[in-house]
Amino acid sequence: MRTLLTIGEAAKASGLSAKMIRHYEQSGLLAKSPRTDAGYRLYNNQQLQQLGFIARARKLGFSLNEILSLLQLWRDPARESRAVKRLAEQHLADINQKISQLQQMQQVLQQLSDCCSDDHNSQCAILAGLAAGNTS
Amino acid sequence: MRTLLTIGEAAKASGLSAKMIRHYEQSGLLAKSPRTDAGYRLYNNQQLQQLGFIARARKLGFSLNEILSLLQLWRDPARESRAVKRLAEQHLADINQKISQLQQMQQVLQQLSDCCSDDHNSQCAILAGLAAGNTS
DNA sequence: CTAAAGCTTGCCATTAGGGTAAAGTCAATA
DNA sequence: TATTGACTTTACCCTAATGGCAAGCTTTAG
Repeated sequence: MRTLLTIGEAAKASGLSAKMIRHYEQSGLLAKSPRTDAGYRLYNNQQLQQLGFIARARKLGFSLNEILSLLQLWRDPARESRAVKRLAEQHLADINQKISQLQQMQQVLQQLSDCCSDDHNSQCAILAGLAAGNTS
Repeated sequence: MRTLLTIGEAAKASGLSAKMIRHYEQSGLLAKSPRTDAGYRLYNNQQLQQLGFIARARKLGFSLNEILSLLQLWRDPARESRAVKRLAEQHLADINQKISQLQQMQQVLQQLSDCCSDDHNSQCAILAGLAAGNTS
């Protein structure tokens, strides 16, 4: 296989979009790519690895800012795994909080929906709940 | 109690911010408020009820677009509760999907974090997982 | 050689707000 | 009454992570 890919090929290989790869470069997550004489970006194996890293971190919900920190730690041979773990646990806490909030919404909404008659009637428990304010 | 409130008072009463009340007006969720001679917006009881409706719908995670539909149904005497229920169930499905995605992230991340040694060592299971690609 | 596909940059849109600034208004107090 | 502080108005810019479009250049396949 070739060792240098264009941005479209790198996108396909990493599962990211070309647009986002450019965006990550401009945001400072990635070093600026070498270019062909015509200005086309080229990606080597090392950069492909970084794209994969970013793609996987995005799938886990890390923000670009968090990924920047993770990449810096990844590149730093003197990193302490403690620092990485702290980042991950903060993110885990965020995720758990979001889950809780969504579950609360889900509960209230499910209750309202269960009381809604699903027919031609104009009476509606959902609208009544939103109007009356016993949704909290 | 007075029947006409300024935007700040209406904000306090509804739990929304004055900024957002103006935003909802501009977005077409709310009819344009009557104004004093000086141009101050004034809110009566009916509009306060609508602000409460919006605030509660936002707490349940409905988007402004969805709330627009809910308000239209609320105002329509010929509405069918079926229509409201369909909206609510679509939103419930969205919520449940988000919860699932977050739970998947949580699971993978928790596993990685559990394998991370939380010390001065430079070896780190989290970074290894992000680099290697067994996070899916 | 030509046409299609791919790349470049730059700009605009999205969601649901937050912030700031300049200028006008209202109410209470000195 | 004059001033001061709190409130309101509009208008503009900012956020996060993408998507889309357009104009123009390059590369590749036929």
